[in-house]
Amino acid sequence: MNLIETTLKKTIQYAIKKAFDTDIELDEIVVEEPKSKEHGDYATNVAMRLSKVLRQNPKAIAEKLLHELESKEDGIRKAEIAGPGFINFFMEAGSLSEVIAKVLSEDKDFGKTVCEDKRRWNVEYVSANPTGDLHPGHARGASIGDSLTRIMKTAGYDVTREYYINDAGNQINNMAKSLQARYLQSYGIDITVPEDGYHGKDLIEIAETVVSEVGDAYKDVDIEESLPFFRQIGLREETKKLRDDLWTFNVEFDVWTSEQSVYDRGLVERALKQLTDNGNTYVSEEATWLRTTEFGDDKDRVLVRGNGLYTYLLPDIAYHLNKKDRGFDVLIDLLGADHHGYIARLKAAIQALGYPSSDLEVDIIQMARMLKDGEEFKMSKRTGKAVSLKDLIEEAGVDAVRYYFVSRAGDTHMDLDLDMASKQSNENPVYYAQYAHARMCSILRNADVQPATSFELIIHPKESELCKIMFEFPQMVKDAAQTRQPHKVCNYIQKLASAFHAFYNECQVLNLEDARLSAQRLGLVKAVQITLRNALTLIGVGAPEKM
RNA sequence: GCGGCCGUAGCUCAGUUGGAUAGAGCGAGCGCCUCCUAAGCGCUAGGUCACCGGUUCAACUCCGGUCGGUCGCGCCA
Repeated sequence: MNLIETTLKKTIQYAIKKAFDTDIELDEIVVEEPKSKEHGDYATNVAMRLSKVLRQNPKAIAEKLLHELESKEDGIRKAEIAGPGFINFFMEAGSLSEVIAKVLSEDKDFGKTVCEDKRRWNVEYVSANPTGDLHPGHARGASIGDSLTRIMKTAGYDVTREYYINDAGNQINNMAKSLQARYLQSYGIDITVPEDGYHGKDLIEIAETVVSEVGDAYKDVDIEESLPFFRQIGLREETKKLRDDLWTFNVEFDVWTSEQSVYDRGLVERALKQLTDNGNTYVSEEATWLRTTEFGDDKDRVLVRGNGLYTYLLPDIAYHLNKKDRGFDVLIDLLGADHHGYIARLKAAIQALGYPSSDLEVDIIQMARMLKDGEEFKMSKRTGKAVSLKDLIEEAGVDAVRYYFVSRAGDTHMDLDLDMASKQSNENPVYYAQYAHARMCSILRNADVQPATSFELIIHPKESELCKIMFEFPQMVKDAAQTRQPHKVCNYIQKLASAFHAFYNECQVLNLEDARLSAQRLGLVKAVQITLRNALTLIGVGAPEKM
């Protein structure tokens, strides 16, 4: 809630008290910005909402409130009743321009708020297996996860960003065998990559790295004997590539946790014991089961197979327990849509461990469907016929790709036309925002005076619009954090950039006859530039000074 | 068959605890640079918000059903 809206709400609350002797919570009063300018700067529907309680018709209620509202000041220039009972407020222009000084003084900190939620949050995202390149689905998860954590931090949350490296399962053995085959192939040995192995070109490149490091040292070694070597070096290289690609994509993590280390530290046994101690496991047909049905899953799940090996689920539970043990109150997992069947058992598991269901929040990131020549382009990491994150970045650039993925809600399906991606340079919305920023910087560069420190001349409609939008920024960030919807930041960016372009077209800033107005507008431009830059930073997109 | 997600303009998508005439970008048409970046601005065209019913003063929004798309439903990971 921004300053102006809060003030308005209090004014309304006071008016209701005075007119009807009725108390109403501040939270119950809705003040919003009408879609149409004719309906004023802000509007409230309290009269309609009170209609039922007070047993009076909305318009009559509004009339009485209006009488009280007009006797107050609080920057309200005019209030009027419209439609079925809305009260519209027209603000004194000067009250809006207050935000400029606030933005200028807070600068990089504008948008930050204090959070009443003091819990420790852990957000896990991407967590792609170290068996090949990141694909567009991972890119979407990375964009959203990284942006979400930036937004949550700005909204005052205590957040740790985490990546879980699945370096212990079957898929790693397959990767090792595939790498081994590529290595041997490079010495002309007739051996094929296993059917269920990984056929991507990344392993051919890693095989070349192996050759350059150890030469033919493993050429004649027994296949079984050399496998651990390829496993180890394959993991090292694949993990390094993941980190590098994510770094290039401007995506960072605070903690990288290895699945192998979960085993090595005995956490799996600890988790199994805790589940059993809580009475939530049983043995049937030689396997150990978790009673997930007790916690809402549709069937119980196997933890330890009949052959004594663990299923994927158990170490994963151990990993989540470990996160709790490390002191995190709430765990957020951003999972790909192909794992949504996994949510129920994970939520069940956290309860079986003895924690409330709300300690784990799983958000699904829907797949991005790739289109090429108007047809779906199926991807598979295993066969190597995949578009990688690196390919995407080369085609469209980091900023465009990130913006594209973050601009859509994570739970909706989306299409990405690969042909469009290459020619997206002029069509992508990210350039619209970046161009606005570059324009502002250009004005600031060309200015030969200092920005003003008071802004009473900022009363033009286009200027007031910019002020209103800036006022919204901190609340918008908070809202995006709470609802875990980074795309709201993109919507905001579009709105701010659009308002600026409109202002730019109508209002000259530099070299005006009225030097005071020029300096005040310069301050406005500086404030908008700060706000836009801060917003772009929230989603990891650059704010160029020139284009 | 069961379950998750989705269905809004030609395309890709927004739509703030249910509110006034449902929006943006791209694409289409028409205008705007003697002036701070025209990667921009203004205007126009384009909609039975998949369909049916219910709740409400008020439904794109909430509930039920139907149709369509998509993903998942292993002692795989």
